[in-house]
Amino acid sequence: MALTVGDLARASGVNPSAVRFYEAHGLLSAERTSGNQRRFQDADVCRTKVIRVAQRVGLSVAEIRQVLDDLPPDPAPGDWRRLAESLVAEAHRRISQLQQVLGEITGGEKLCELEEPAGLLPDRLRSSGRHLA
Amino acid sequence: MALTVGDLARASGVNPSAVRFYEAHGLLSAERTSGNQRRFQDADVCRTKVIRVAQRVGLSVAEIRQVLDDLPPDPAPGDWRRLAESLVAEAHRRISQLQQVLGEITGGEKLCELEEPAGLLPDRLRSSGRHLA
DNA sequence: CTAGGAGTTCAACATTTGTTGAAGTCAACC
DNA sequence: GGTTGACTTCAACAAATGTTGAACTCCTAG
Repeated sequence: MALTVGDLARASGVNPSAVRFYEAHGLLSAERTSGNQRRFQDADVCRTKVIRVAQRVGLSVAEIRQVLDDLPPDPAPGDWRRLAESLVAEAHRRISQLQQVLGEITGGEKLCELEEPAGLLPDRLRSSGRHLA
Repeated sequence: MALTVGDLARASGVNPSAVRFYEAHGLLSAERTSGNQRRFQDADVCRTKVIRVAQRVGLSVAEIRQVLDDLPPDPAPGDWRRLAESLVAEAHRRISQLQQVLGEITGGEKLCELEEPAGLLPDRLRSSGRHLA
């Protein structure tokens, strides 16, 4: 059963314009009717939901395209599973990065010297003895 | 000791154009010389580093402005500490969100039906019996 | 005092991720 | 076969986050 842009959009919770955008950027692909209208597959509903989840994980459209390019058209359950695992891995990577930032905030280096007596900035980084006039 | 745009940029590891951008958006503020050149304070080096860290946490410039607006000019160590704590809290929030996405990927709902025999899409979501001609 | 590097403003460009509107075409239902 | 809602393309706009360039001015060093 072929889905129109509107069908797919409704079923996956996005705007039709977003569906067209994803197709234009190679995240989705569609057959065309003789009158040039798009017809999607049922599996594209899943594909589209994956796109949205991947975006929430923090992937750009280009990155999502990469991971979806490994997905055969009409994928088997194992294909979806591998895709899910790769998203999980990516999410863990993003969490690690956030935890690293946490470390930088709370950690030893203090992000800044919290005191500011006299020479906060090493003089060699200063272009010269600027004043305010 | 007043810092020029270039001084501040070098000391905090950003581009001078970014410094001007941050000032234009209220994240930084500067005195002006009689010849209209910006002069920043030493504390602005810290401020700018905080901006970059906050961005890595995922805050937008508008959001960073909010948290920086609570910061007095020439802040005391306690002010920096409170700011750091609020960034830490925000980072934890982002981590939680990622973990929630993780739950959605691996969790019960399966994100999609992994089987696709016949009726993946409930018929009432389909606009009608579309074919491909 | 003057030269030259660094500063100024402003507009344009760049990228990402879409949305909106106009003008025109399709296709499902009666 | 008509009507009408949904589709098509294309261009323009939008917001965020800057960068780049032109044209011009400043200020520090010598």
